Amino acid sequence: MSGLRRAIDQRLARAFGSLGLPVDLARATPSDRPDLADFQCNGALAAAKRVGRNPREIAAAVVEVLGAAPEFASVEIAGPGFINLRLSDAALSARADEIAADPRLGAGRVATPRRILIDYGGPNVAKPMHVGHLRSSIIGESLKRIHRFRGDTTVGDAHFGDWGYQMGLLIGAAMDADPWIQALVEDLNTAGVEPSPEAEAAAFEGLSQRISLADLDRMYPEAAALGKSDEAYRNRARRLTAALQSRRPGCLLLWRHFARVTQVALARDFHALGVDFDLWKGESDADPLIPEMVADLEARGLLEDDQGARIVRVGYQGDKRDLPPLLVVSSEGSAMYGTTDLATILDRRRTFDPEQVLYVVDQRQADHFEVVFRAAVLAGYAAEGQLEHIGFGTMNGTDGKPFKTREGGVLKLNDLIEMTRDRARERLREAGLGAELAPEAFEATAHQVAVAALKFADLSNFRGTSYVFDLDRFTSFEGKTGPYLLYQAVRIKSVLRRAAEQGLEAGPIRIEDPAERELALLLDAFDDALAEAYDRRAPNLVADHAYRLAQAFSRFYAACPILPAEGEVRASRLSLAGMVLGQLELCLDLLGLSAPERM
RNA sequence: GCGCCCGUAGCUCAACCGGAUAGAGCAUCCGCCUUCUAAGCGGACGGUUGCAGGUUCGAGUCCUGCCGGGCGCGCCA
Repeated sequence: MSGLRRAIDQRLARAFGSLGLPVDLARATPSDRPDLADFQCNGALAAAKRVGRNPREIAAAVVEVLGAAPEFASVEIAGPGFINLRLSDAALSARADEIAADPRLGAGRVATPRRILIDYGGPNVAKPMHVGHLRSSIIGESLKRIHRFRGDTTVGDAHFGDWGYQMGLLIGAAMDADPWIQALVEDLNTAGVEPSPEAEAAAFEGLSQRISLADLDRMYPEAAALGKSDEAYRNRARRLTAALQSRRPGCLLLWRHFARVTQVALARDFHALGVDFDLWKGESDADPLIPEMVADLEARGLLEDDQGARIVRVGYQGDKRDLPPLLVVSSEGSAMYGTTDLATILDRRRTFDPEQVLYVVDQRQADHFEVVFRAAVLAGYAAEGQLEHIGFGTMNGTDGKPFKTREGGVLKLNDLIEMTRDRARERLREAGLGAELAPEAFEATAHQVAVAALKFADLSNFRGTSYVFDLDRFTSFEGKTGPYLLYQAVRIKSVLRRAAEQGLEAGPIRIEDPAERELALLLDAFDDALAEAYDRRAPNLVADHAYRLAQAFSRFYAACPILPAEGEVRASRLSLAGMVLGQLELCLDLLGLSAPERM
């Protein structure tokens, strides 16, 4: 909780307590009416209901007790019984000085740090990332950073899609494309033993020259289309998938090449977006655990035969709906999506042993995760509430359906980034910034601006709701946008740089202008914003704080000259500017963004 | 059919445990660069929170029904 709120709540609690009122209602919130107050307490209204007394009388009694406290400039009753609290300038500036002296700028930590694993991104081998991957990646990355900053130990896992039917398709397509590959795979499969290290190195060398990521990008859609239309082709892909999963050496080697090539390229693309995973565990890592898991489920009496498949029923008494069972083994004897997810839970327990796992996955999979989580609890693999699905809405087109390009295809993530970067370059040149920057710096800035525009446009929406993707809005740099935040940060850096050149130093805070008051209150609200973002797993609250802070700073900048001021006023304003920059950069970092030095 | 989510300004989105006058951005219009970066600042315009009931001192928020939209419902992942 923010420092000011904690102090106010203590005052309120003492007042409520001394009057025999329920202390849990003694809480202040930022005022809805900044023209009347800084904070308000609605507790008198709630208390009135509970103890059966007139709310205004209660409020009057509280005000009477509170009025003497030195930190308040005024304490008043309004409306049906709101208690309006206005802080003294002295109390505000004292709090601002505390924040200035705090390396974390007022941001607290969780009381009991936990080990959290965050499963997000979900890229697949050989499938280029499209705009649909943007949300999971950047929401997950932001949540990881928020948890880490609040004190948790976090691990971000890409949960690489590397083990399904698409691998059989690709293996077949690669063999068709090149006789050398076909011979390699078939010989190894026939031999039935793993190649020597030397032979393996040679094989990878040959594969590297023959199959690049670009080849995979091209091959996969073709193979997928053939798989749909041609039954024989589909059956071969199924056989190859089964061969891979039974670890035939040829298939395994080719698969490892695919995975390696894809991972390197994906990690680079993710990094360009400010998304970095600690782990690249894949579905393949959970696969070896499946046989013993099935045996264990069997031993626990959870497995049932149903229509030739083996299932776990997860319905509870009193369920409002019929959840489907978890399909563990299909009638063909293969593991399913949910089987892998369940085995992954076991794998994670044996390695990182997380106290909580967050799955940052499309909202549409809510039922699937409900089934998997229930099965995990039934089997004793996880505790109730330990696994949490963080669903997010889809990115829709203007027709209200998941976004497609005009041609009807999916928009590749890299194309979107490139388009945005083009606009950023254009805009930088218009502003006359190309000249003074070296080409690399110019390009780096254009990239930072583009990424800020894209990510902020997404992260400023609450994750749970779907939103309409509008290219113009995503590539816009004015108003409530990422580039606006970068711009404010850069402006502050510029001022602070000049101040340093002139040997000017920051000093104690003096609250004189309304713009300074507004800034001080917002700086104090930082911790509340972070705590709320953490509790609700909602990065948009961090985005919102950053935006409000930037906006308040911009007003302050217009109203209160910093460098042209003198003495203690200038020192105070430099300190305010420094704190704003600090919080702004922390927020940007929590959103996976960064500001350049100049723009 | 069953279930989940959504419906807020012309458009895109916010709104902390139910609180006062529902907020931003974009778009439109009017001002402001002879002080630190105008990607900025100020102002104007814009609302029966889908509809109808209910609970409450108080409802965008909770409950019920209806209308409209999206999504999910065993052998894809």
